[in-house]
Amino acid sequence: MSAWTAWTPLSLSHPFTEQTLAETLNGGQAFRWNYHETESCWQGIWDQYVARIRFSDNNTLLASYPKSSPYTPNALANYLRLDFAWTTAVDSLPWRSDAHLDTALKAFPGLRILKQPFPEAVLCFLCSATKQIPQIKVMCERMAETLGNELLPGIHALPTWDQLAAASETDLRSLGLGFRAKNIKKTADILAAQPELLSQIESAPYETGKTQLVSLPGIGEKIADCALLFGAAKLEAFPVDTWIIKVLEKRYQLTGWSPAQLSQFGRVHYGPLAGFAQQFIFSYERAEKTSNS
DNA sequence: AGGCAGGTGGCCA
DNA sequence: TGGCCACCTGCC
Repeated sequence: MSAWTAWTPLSLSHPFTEQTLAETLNGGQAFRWNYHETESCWQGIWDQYVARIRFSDNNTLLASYPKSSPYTPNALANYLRLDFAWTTAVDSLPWRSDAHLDTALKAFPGLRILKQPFPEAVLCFLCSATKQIPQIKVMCERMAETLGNELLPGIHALPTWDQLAAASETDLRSLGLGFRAKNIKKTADILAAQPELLSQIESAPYETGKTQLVSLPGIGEKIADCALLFGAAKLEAFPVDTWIIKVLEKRYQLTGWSPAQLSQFGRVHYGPLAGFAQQFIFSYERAEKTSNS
């Protein structure tokens, strides 16, 4: 008898394509989804949950859950933000006056921003400094295996910040975190001393939360914006990374602009859902590079 | 073999 | 503010 439930349909008012689902789950927002060739599905881990997702033949999205974890369907619906008005959000972006944005929106129909657990988003993006997605995933996987709770045989949650605080910097370095280990350890110690801090930041307005986040060791503007966008549903957060700098130079002729100026441009040009728009142009550029290499 | 990768913080003009 | 550099590690 299988430990997983039967495949059940997810109610999607704003459908994915197969490529967009892959981009959403494994395109640099989240680092804990893997495609299982044998099961032909995506398997992901967040909080204390595990779920599987795949398309059916008639192009509806199906999910399956461990039978031992009855609340997972609700948690997945929240994680994927099934209730959010994504179609309206896309329409509100300035695609009518921005041909490049229009192209990117059409290239990834259904792309959405996940609502990851905020503490996990902070941790994952602390690992992201000068690393590519596959390597960030390896770091997260090693932290989970070594320090996190085992949810199913061989499947581990990311460590909580308390669990991280209990580890030494040397322990963390041994997981291949490199210079990020020091930042993670120092941040873990601060968060252990202020147990309410992350939930306060998550529920604060964007600007307030960002100011508090960048005061933590190893968290600058970019990582703060990623954590707020992908872990706190602050869709106005506009991460300025090396990719976006290149995109804005190449597609908008903003050569020589500083990151602060580009951040300002993003907020003004794309509007209150600037981070949502950012994800489309980021994905578009990444896909183009992948297809060229 | 050496440079670079979804950055940050420190130091100096 | 703006530029430069060290910082771990692994992959091209």
